[in-house]
Amino acid sequence: MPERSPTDSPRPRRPAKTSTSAAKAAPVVEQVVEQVDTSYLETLIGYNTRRAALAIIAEFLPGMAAFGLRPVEFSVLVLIADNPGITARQLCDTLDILPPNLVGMIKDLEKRGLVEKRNHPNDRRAQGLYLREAGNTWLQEARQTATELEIKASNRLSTTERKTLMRLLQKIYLSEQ
Amino acid sequence: MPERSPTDSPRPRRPAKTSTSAAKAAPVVEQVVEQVDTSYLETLIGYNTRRAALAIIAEFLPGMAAFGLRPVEFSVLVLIADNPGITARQLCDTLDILPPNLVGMIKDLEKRGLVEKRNHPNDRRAQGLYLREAGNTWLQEARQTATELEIKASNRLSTTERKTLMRLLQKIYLSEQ
DNA sequence: TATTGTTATACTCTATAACTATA
DNA sequence: TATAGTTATAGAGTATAACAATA
Repeated sequence: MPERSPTDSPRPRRPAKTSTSAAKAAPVVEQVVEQVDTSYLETLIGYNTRRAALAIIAEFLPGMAAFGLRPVEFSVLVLIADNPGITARQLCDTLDILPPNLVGMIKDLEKRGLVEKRNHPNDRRAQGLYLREAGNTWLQEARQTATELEIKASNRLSTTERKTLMRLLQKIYLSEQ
Repeated sequence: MPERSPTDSPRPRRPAKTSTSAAKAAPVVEQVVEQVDTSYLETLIGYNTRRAALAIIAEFLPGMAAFGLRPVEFSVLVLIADNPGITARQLCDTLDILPPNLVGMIKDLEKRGLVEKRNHPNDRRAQGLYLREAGNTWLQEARQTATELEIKASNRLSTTERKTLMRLLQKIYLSEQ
């Protein structure tokens, strides 16, 4: 992996004249920052998206702790509920998680009596995953709570804005095929 | 294939019996999922935001590897460049990272000749962080590359849509004070 | 030969406790 | 007493390699 550093760059550099503003350009003095300027970062989709994701997760984690579900476990349970017989492989492909990291999660959900494995009709290597009877109404409550937490985390957005936001986000991560 | 609305209750298409006799292999209980239904997850802002963030990072990582910068390091450098004299504490507050996890990063950036510490004018506990002369034009290139990668990662969005997206995301994570 | 699920393991990222020197 | 920066370390999250059973 080639690393570029300003000190070992093979190309000749322009003189390091970057003085756009006198306040920021003087390199020798000791300055105090009163208000942090984040204007550039706020022009980056990646920065904004990551910050928003962290803010929502910060709301999700304590709110869903009553169900003992973290975001990925919740997603896994929902997919199993909405897709009875889904395989581990399908879960991994859908949620972008690696098979070894799913094994422990499924084991835990089984141990909690929420999920069970059954034979796959066509493929004896695979196993179908199913939500157990007890998990159904319970997951329904969890969904309700999750949705409420989402709305709380985005309470400055109107319903229309929420839809717009999700449409635009999907344009990003669904454009990868 | 029947489409399920996210507000509908998730009903597995199986009778409410959990004990399956091996002798009577009912074909209803073992199912095959052809197409994974993610409709409920796609109604969640948290899910969409996290997936989009991962997609952009997946573009960012290899693209910025030439600069030896991962997302957080890039953000730190940008903030130091745009806020000469910023302290570690201010960086942590702004980027939501914990002080112990910043120490190693700053050390590395110093070792690479990109950043230097100077005494804080008012507070002898703190240290001001500054981009070294050589880092300026170099970081300018990095910014240019980062912006190009962003546009590439969101190439299905128009300029207007990008602005809308960022405005909506900021409404989420800036609404936390 | 390729794929599903699994184990073991390594690596990265994030979090906690405790210390020092200053305020 | 509180804060800035640091150290050490623990924990969570993510990654790779290799294997058995099956396709």
